[in-house]
Amino acid sequence: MTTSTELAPPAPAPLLGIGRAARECAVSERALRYYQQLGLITPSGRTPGGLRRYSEEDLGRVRRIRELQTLLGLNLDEIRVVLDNDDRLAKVRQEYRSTRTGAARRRELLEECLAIHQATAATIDAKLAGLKRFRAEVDGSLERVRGLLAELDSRAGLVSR
Amino acid sequence: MTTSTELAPPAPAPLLGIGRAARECAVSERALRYYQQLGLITPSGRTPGGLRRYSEEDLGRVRRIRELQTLLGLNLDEIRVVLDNDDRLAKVRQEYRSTRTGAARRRELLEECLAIHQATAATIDAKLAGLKRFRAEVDGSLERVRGLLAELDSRAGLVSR
DNA sequence: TCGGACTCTGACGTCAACGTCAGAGTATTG
DNA sequence: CAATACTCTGACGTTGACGTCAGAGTCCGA
Repeated sequence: MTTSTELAPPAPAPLLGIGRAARECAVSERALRYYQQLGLITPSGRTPGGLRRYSEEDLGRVRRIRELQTLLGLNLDEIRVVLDNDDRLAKVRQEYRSTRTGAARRRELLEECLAIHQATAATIDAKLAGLKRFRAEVDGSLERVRGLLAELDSRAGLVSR
Repeated sequence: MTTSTELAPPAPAPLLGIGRAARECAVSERALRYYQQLGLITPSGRTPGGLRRYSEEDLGRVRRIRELQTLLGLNLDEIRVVLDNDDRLAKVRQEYRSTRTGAARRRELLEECLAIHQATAATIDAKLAGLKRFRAEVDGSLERVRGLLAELDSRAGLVSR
């Protein structure tokens, strides 16, 4: 007789307890519960006894939250919007893939994706522009200083000759 | 007899009250007092009665604070460090310009500037790298969607023919 | 089946970055 | 020189994003 693992499709998807999950995402257990409280994530399972079990996808979502916090400086309210967009995109993808979705509807769905992604891109570009300006300023200073140093070098060369 | 304004060097530098200053920088009066309390800024003047007077340079400093908050996501403690660097750079520039500063000392000063600017650049580049990665992801999605849309268009063209 | 490790749900605490308000003083304008 | 607008210094309040702790329950390997 074959074992059940031989019959299982690809992998059994090992759900993690909150402790492992937290370490994996470099956040606290409290943070995970807090995010859940705000409706940002929901562990994809619970044990019969009520312990949270996180899937790899859940972890991705958590990592996403942290990125949005640290990179874009969004607060959890704004992040909720982004995650809602993510969910919407997933649903759209699903419907798009369905064989009984006609071309017209598909176009609609694609347009929606386009709009969402463009909005995201705009948000990022705004931050990016500010940062680049910032960086350019520093680079200017850097070049000026380098120029002066080079000048000093050449002058020293002349004098020592 | 000539008026005093005719004798004044270039401009009388119109110091602003805290209300104007706050509006000008798009922050609250409370924030200005708070920043001062933390030692981040000091209004360059006070009226005889004790009212704060802000110079244009002061405003620049405040705007800098806001930029560092919103663009780099620094907290006020970290911002203090940056502002200290700014002050140090100003002092260095001053000494550099002095006629009684020798070439060797000038090189030292320039090296110091270089180090400071490079550190700043590194900080910015870190954030920038993250953001660019982020942006690239979105751009990837965007391209995929555009590709699918184009495909849909061409197919529609064929069918209608 | 039992002991140690892990997790649960409240509930209160904390910290940064201000918001707000009172009561008193200051500047300005007609 | 009075009315009006602004500003001062405390001091307490608020908000977001968790930290921390207690008391109880759950899981798992020996």
